[in-house]
Amino acid sequence: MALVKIELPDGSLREVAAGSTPYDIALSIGEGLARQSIAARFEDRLVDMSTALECSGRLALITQNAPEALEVLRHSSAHLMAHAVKSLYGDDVQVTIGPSIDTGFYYDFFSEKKTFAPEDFEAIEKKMAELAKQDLPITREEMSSAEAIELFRAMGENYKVELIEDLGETRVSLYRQGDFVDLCRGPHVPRTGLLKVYKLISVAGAYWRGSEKNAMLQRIYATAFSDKKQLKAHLARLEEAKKRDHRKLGRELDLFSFNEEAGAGLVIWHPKGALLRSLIEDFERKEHLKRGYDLVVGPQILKTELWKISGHYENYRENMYFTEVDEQGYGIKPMNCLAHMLVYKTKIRSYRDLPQRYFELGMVHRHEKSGVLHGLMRVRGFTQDDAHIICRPDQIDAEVKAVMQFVRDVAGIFGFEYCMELSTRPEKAIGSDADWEAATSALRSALDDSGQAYEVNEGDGAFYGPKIDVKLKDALDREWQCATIQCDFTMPERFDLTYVGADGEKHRPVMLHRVIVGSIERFIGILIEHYAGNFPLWISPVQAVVVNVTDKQAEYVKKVEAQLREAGIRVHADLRNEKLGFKIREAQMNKTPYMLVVGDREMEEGQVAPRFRDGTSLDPMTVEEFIRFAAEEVKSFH
RNA sequence: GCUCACAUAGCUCAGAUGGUAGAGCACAUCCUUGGUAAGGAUGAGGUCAUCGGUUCAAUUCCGAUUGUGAGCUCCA
Repeated sequence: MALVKIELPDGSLREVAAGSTPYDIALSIGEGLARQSIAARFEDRLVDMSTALECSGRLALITQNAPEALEVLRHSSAHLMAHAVKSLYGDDVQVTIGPSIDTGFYYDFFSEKKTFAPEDFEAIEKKMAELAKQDLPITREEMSSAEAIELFRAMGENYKVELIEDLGETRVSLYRQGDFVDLCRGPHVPRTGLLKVYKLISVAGAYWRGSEKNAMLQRIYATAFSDKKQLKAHLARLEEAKKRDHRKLGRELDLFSFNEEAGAGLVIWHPKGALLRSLIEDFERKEHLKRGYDLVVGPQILKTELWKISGHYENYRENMYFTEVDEQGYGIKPMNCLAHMLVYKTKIRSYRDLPQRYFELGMVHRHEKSGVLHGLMRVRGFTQDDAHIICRPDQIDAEVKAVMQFVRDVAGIFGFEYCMELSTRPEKAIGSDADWEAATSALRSALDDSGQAYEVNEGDGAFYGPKIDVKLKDALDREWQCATIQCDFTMPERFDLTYVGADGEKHRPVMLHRVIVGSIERFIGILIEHYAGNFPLWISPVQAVVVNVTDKQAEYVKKVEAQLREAGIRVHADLRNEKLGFKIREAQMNKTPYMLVVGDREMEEGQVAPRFRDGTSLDPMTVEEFIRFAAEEVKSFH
């Protein structure tokens, strides 16, 4: 019998008969290990415990607690769920696919008769537990695609048939547990008994193969872990995320609202929210001026003809709002670039004048599909911190790097981690190869120099140029695009932007579209969740509330309020006829950074007694001392 | 836009097999002047999202619309 050499992670070598399985090897090490291992890694491939090893190689057993175990566990849990659904609803339901995802797994089902609802979860979970308890062996088998197609067709599993047909493989693998069989690459845990900790989360629609042209399937989201504690922690995280939800906090902190009669996706900013945004806008203007940008302002509507020249009418029409007055059509701007180019075109520009950096906090309107609207994160009217840098091709590199540094600075001030993506030339693209090459390498080198990891999305760029996207995460770990840098060769062409070069000839500049926080609305949504509503002092709409202990201090409190306001502190006095504890509680629930308590003692000494929103407090200090103290804190942020 | 679900007081939520509705918080008035997360009493508040249909009768059943949620697709 042929022998193969298996190298284990500790470097030891074992000679075993060819065709031995990871299970055999685990068993030879110890029964406990064999029982606890759910899969194995052979060379760089994940394999089943029952996979026959026919050649020499490195083998690592994956026990329940190994990092890779979770993916296998969840994938197997998806099968278990599909198994349960099939045995409960049988022929009414067809299975499709069910992968593991970051937070658990899902399985997509097709059914014309059965509509899944959360009320079904208990029954499905119960069935899953039953099937797990039977400890069914999960076995892999291979067969020719033709045989597999026949098998699934006989079962009425048309989606599986389609999958196999499209795979185009000669042989496919199937996994079987009891009377359930699924097309699958694997690997899987060896027995259903290993699947113990799972929970169904939600049900939602999803298109077959992700295309809106295809049938709508029913997706059941669920999660699975190797132990109950982790599941509990995961559910607790979801709870915490709910508490941080910017839609909930936005209402509780009285920042903004939406109104059914005003229209979906249109933000109504309340006094505190409007103050918060203007603080961020002030910050933005200051930071842009610091970095050599010029402030410009364009009109809210521009003639339809201009949108035809820009190509928006052709490519972006469905997302735009149009209006007509005096038989003249106008389009409400969905982007700010047009006016910026018109600023550029008012003069003849020399190569010495470049780059021109035009910055605008521009309010744009886009008719987003109704189903995508989501609090402040996805709205129909929003304000971009938008700039267009019109520069010579040889300046792209430096400009892109400066923008990246800008993004880094701002992310640092707010304490964000972020991830970046580079999107390259799509199939349908305009512009010369040399232009694309120059622009893409400029973006790439800026990314490389940033020292931060980034993903490359080949072919995902805009038709007019490549782009860098920066994504921030919300409380539920959903990623939202904020900053983006896009290279554009088209607009300068379409609008015939030129500059006079050193040679006296006209040349075509390049335009960089870029935003730093993206949309002020979205950014505030993310900020609310990031800080859980506890805004740092410098952007807190209300920085301090002065509370009196009894009516006796009312006059003094008003004086203190005036004094603080004079010093630029955003303050209000709470003189209501309520007990101190009541007012403290309310200020704390409003997440006010400082509560300044004033009783007879403070009044006599010309002091206030500061208390933080975390419940700790400082010794009483004079009003002047507090003003200095608060100013120091504000200054420390940026 | 698509699938499913939901819409009751400012907010969070009860409620009936079809006979026009409640709680807590918030709000108002009064009492209370109380030192760091809720003092007490009384009161006001709803065409049960909108429009249509079925019915003797609809907030409840059906349909459409609007809005919201989870997700898909798309995007800042």
